[in-house]
Amino acid sequence: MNATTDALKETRDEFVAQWGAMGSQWGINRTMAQIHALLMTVPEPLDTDAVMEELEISRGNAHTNLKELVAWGLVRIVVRKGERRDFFEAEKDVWKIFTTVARERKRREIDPALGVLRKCAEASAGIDTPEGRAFHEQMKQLEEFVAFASTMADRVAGMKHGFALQMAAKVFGG
Amino acid sequence: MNATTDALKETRDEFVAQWGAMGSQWGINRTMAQIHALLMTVPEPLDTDAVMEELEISRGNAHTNLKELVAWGLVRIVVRKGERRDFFEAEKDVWKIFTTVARERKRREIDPALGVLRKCAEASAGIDTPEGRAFHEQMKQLEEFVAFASTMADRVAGMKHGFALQMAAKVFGG
DNA sequence: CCGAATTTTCAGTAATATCTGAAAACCATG
DNA sequence: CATGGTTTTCAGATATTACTGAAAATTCGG
Repeated sequence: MNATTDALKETRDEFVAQWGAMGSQWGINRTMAQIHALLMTVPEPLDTDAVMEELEISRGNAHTNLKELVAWGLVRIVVRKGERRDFFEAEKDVWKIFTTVARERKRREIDPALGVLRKCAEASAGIDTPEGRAFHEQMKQLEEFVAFASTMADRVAGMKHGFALQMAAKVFGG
Repeated sequence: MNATTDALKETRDEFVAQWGAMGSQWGINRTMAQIHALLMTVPEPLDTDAVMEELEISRGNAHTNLKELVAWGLVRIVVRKGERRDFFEAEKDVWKIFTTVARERKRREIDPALGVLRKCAEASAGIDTPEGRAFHEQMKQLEEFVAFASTMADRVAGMKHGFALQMAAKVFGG
């Protein structure tokens, strides 16, 4: 354990901690974000015990959050011949991470919102009072916009990284 | 209080409740999202007591979250001549809501993340081991991507709605 | 400057989300 | 089919976040 290794450890800890804090400011739980940060910055897959040790968390916690990361598609289980336990490896390509998160958040957040808006727009269609008309109008506006956002999310998530950059340059002149 | 008015009340309550649930799945607190939903779907500005009554929450809670919404730029205080107390009115234009939220989230989430990544990339620049190189490389990749996202967010948030639609149509053929 | 209306703050409480640790289930191997 | 390694589950403990209610501060008309 020399000075160079210590410096790396320290910087990684900093990154893991900050990434965890960011995550929890989002709807993502701290530990999940921390595990993701850790796995992203490590050259080899880790097993559950390594994650537990590095982050000083319990087995149950490590297990739950690793499973959740796998469910999100951000982490893969890798099996090593001769080894009985699972190892975990994070997707490291930033564009893939982005599209995965975009797809997942769309599914979990945008699509349900759209459902609510459609239902409320429909339920308020016939209410012929100033309040009713205002409400219905607002629901329609929101529904239209969220549907648009949904489509955009799909399209962007389906792009290849190079294409996205090209498009951005073309549209924005950057 | 006739049947039509009841139906509206019920549908609005549904919307408020669901929007609150969505918000809390994000990093936004339930009450703040509910107040926003309420104010968006009401034709006239409301005072604090009206919000308290409608959502059955305490004065302190109403106050805190109204202030927070004002800080986000999603709600305005309106003063009525002859009235001493404040009334609150939500921005109703969906595109303006979107750009406001985009700007605010960029400021609160993307920009700090960029700071962390820059710091970690720099701190790891000279660590010449396989682990160190992998870490540094990942930090650089993330930094580059987040910087790109930051620029995109600014550009999109600066667009007019019509222009955004036009652009989307052009790029995606929708 | 007084008093009423209103806003703001915040200590204490309540609600929610997360984590632990240990037991149970699982599973490959001899 | 018994054993030991490993994963999975989950009830209870802990930590975090949000809310209440009441007191304090502010504002304004007179």
